Amino acid sequence: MPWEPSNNVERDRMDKLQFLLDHNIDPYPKRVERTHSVQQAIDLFEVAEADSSDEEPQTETVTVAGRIVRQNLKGKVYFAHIADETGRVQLFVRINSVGEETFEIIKDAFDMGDFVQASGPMMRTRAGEISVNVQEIKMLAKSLSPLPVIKERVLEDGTSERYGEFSDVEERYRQRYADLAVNPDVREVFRTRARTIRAIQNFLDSEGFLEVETPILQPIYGGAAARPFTTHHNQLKQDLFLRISFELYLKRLLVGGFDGVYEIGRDFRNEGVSFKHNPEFTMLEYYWAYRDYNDMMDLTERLVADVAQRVMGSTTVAFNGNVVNLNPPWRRITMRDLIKQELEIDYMEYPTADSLAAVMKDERLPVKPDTPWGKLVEELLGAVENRLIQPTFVMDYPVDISPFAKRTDSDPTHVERFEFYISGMEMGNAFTELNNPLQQEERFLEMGRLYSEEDDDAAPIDEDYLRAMRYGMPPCGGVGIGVDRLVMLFTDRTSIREVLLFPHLRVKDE
RNA sequence: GGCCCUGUAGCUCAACGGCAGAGCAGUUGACUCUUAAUCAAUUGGUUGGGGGUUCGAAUCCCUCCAGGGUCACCA
Repeated sequence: MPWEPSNNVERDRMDKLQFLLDHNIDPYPKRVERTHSVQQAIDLFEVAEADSSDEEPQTETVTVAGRIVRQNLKGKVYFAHIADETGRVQLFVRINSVGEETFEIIKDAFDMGDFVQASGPMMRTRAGEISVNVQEIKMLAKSLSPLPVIKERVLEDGTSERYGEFSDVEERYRQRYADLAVNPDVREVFRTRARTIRAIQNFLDSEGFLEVETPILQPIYGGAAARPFTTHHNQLKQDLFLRISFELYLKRLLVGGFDGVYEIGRDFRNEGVSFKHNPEFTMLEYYWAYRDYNDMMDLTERLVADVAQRVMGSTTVAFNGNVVNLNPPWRRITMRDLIKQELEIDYMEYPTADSLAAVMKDERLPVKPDTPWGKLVEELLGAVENRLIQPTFVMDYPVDISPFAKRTDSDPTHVERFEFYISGMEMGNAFTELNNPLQQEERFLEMGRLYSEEDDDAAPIDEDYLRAMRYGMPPCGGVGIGVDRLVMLFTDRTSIREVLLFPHLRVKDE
């Protein structure tokens, strides 16, 4: 079914489209004659004004292009603001300048949201606003559906007050293009996101890491405890998984002789959706040969502080009402001490799942039946994570939830692993990577014994990864960081959907 | 998945058992330096879908859909 107008405004705009066609005007021409961005045009005038003692400084003719974001027809003068990505500028259109015929077309067929180009010298209106003194104006793209109307008033202190808004969260996400078109602060979030990723790359590049790309479609998934999405290659008649982590591929590259590698890309986890979980999300993982998790803590706190400095111009950020100080060094505390401190439970005193579950029940913590000991400890951490506002490395995890990490010297039930938390959110996870192929195989088998088939922790054994490790993998540390959550922190957004251009939403029947 | 909240004009919202409204946008008219322009007139609705209660439902009940919050799940 071809589209049809569904309301008055759209019907009127279809009439206007026809009006343009009737006057032999292409409402969607191929070529644009733009000579200046909006900002360049304004700069041009300001330079001319500074250089000239004349009250009405002259500039060359400029041609600017953009979307009409305000219009105001006043008899035989038409004012409009057009916006491109560099800013907005006023068009000053007099009937005397463009002729009656063109003026009629403006009056009858130009709307908010249309893209137009306008040519003329720059000028300042009597009210003082820098404007294009329009001699020629042309439709570039007719807008048929109305964008939300947001009016803006510039206050004396230079800030602007906005009237009207497009704030319905669902519609903003479903129609992100409209959200971006009318909400400049949303555009800014995604500029910050882009700068964050670039800053991460710059930092790791300067530390000597190599950026790589590894398969998203994988015959065997692994590297994390999560349910995968499955798909199928028709011609190969092969089931494939969308990756849940990069871990096992990146470590193969250390076997191959790269000493530092990183990847920024998409992970897919077939699990619940929440304010901090999207089915696909952007992960950063980096692996460093000849280093352990202490080195990775040093590197990670430097990375986050450096990226914050480059992106936000500061290493302190305001998030959700708290001021977070990202300056190294960050607090480092073992998981055992943290839980002792916060919950007054020393889980080492309860070395079996049954005894630990019993004491957790006493403390009114939720416990599911038949939960392995390591997962119980993890749930203890979950109960306190929202208290970790300032950056905190939580160190040394139970071995049975950490199949890729080396055991600590002091305690064979624990491994050299850390997660780091900022503003109550887990931001990353890291290990001193296990590089003993025989132990790695044993850990895989152990996980298979501990967890049933349905459990997310029951990952299939990746034989090829074990083969790679048997060739010899250098001692190394590895870190994974949730990039979306980092962007949330930098932009003070409390929902991951605010930092994803097109967050996953259920399909809606129209 | 459980519980709570929300869904009314293009946008933002009101009406909460008794004629479905406002501002902005739109349309018509006036205005050759406006800027949240102003002034006058005016169009626009299956109140998310379906069912029920009632003389009468946007409003109360049931159900479905979508979203948000929270809990559970989730390295």
